Amino acid sequence: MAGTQDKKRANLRDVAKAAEVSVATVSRVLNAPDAVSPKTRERVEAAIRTLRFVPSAAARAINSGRTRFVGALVPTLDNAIFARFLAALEKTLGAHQLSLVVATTETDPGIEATKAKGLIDIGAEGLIVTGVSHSAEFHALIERTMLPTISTSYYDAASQMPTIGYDNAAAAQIALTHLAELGHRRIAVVHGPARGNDRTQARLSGLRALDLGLELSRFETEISLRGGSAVVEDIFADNPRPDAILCLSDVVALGALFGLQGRGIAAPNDVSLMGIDDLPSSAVAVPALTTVHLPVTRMGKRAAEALARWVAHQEAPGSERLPASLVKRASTAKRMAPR
Amino acid sequence: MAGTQDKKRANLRDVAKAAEVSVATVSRVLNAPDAVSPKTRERVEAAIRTLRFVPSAAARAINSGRTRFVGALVPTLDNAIFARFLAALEKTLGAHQLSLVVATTETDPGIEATKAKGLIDIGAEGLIVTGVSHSAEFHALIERTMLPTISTSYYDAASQMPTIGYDNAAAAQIALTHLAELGHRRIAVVHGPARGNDRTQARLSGLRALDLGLELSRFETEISLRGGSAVVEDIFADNPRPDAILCLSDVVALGALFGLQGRGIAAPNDVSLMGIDDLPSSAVAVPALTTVHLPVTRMGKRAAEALARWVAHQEAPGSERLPASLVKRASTAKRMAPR
DNA sequence: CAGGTTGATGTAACTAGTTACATGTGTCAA
DNA sequence: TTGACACATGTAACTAGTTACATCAACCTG
Repeated sequence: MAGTQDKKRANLRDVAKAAEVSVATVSRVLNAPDAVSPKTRERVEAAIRTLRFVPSAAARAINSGRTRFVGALVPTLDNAIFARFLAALEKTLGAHQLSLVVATTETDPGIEATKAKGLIDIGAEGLIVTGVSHSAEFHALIERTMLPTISTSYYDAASQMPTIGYDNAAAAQIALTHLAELGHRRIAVVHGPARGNDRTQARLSGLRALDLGLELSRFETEISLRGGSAVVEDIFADNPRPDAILCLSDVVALGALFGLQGRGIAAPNDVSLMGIDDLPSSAVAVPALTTVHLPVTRMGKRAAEALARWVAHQEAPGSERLPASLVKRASTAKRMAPR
Repeated sequence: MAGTQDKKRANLRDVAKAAEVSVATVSRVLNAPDAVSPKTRERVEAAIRTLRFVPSAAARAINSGRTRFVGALVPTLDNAIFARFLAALEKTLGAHQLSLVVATTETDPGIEATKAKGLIDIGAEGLIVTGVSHSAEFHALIERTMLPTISTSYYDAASQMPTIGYDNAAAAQIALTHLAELGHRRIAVVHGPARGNDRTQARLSGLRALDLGLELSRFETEISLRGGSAVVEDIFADNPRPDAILCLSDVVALGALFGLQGRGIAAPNDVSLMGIDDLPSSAVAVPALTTVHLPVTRMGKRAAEALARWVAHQEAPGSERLPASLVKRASTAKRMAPR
């Protein structure tokens, strides 16, 4: 009933008409206000306001060839390690005027490929993925579209895609070596599902490759506090009691700590316990958790910088290995009890 | 040196030329393959492959008027409550063919407004924000662009924006009532920075509004495990020892649990401890944490559905209040020690 | 006062798709 | 045999911006 206006979104031409100028002038008011005389500028700005004109991002993107966002594919948001990684990504990308679209894969290569397709369909300028092994469709997709894509959490100089991550095998070895040096011989290794997870696989094969004369037993569980807590029961079921528990991720180690507390088993007096990741919670837990620090925040920063440079200047980055280091805290100690 | 091709990305016209068909036919192969004869279709598909043609998302968006992504503004990714919320959002939006762009605000209204602007600039079809109070610029931006925007984590039927969340005051009252019923009188209330955080403010005023004849003392700390752990020292510094500690978020409560453990104070025997949120970790902790369940996953789902409907069919949703409920676990108990 | 420069603005051709409408061919029934 | 219709395809006009180039007036310099 308002008589005039409404209908739908105003465009540049509508504004130009209302302000009695050309479309070029309106565009200038938006992108180079100094090139327009104050009088005209004001008239155009008034028209913009009254028409509630909002420039179309798509129309801009079509001209610039840039959508100003990239996608990240991570297994889950429920593990703090990925949440922290995304936080770092988002922060650094923001400094390069890039936004971050988040997609979770649930560690399913099929879902990963589907979501990657979706990200490309909406115009992602680049992708950040977790790990180096993916489905054939995924690899074909990246190859076909030549989309800038960086693998993370896994360093592999031989990969076609640039990788920015750590040496997972070495990280696991650091942990195991620490336990061995403390005199532990019988060690329970707790890990998440290895299938489809190259990081876990690399950590496990790192352990296998290290011959320290230890007696390792493996326990697979869900990567969550609950999974870590529940696995304690299995570990202490019938098997000979281990000297130490090595969890291949900190969430699981934290869960295991709770599991031990629930059964009245004390770390490190009864068993040493350690993880890999170094989450903030690990430092706060009681006892504070010995772990291997993986620089996720740094990784997010480096990956974001590399991708930003890649999409802006077509400079494909090289792979980068980030250091993993032992963080000794209170949950591990020298073996005291006699065998 | 390859002689032909290269230079830059192929477009529809290039493909049409190569396949010796019109642009319309190429477009049909992409969007309605059945409308094209198999022979022609194959020819076009071959051209698409050899030219590595990838349709421009921007050009599509300009025609459809849809970019197929929305933005979410959350304070941080470091608190599991928001990570879980985003996970639910992403999942449900995905079912509606919408992607999720994540932006963190660090609880700073200025950053929030800037990032909201950024999301609009790249073409977000809608926004999901945390809380109802925002900067003037933010409100002006939403008003001006008329962008579908939903507030979450805070139910307020009177808000201009639709809100999908819980009654924060009531949630805090549920917690306090529980502690009162257990016979606790002296209660330490631990909360994050209230400034700029309407959820915290609402919870605090909920507590103030409830007159149960209790003796409340307030402690402000950082919303993190570290913050929760550190605040324990303040609580037990000079003040009379409290009967119970009520943390207005579970991360802080978890941190406080560690803080207590570190000082050899047992929950619930020495003090009852409870939180609000109901994170997965709260159920696994030892003792398991009594808390008030806030349905974040449900909230994410409902917000995503409402926004998806809004952007697709211009149906603005109404506000929705989600129930908060007490979850009694092991960290709270009847006051035993005589006063 | 002619000629050059600067500044402000407009025209129209781009960017890369979609799609309404027109056209042409082939099949089938009357 | 011819009209009716389906099917396949093409033409050109859309979508909403940016921008190279042209134009014109005003100002300054020689």
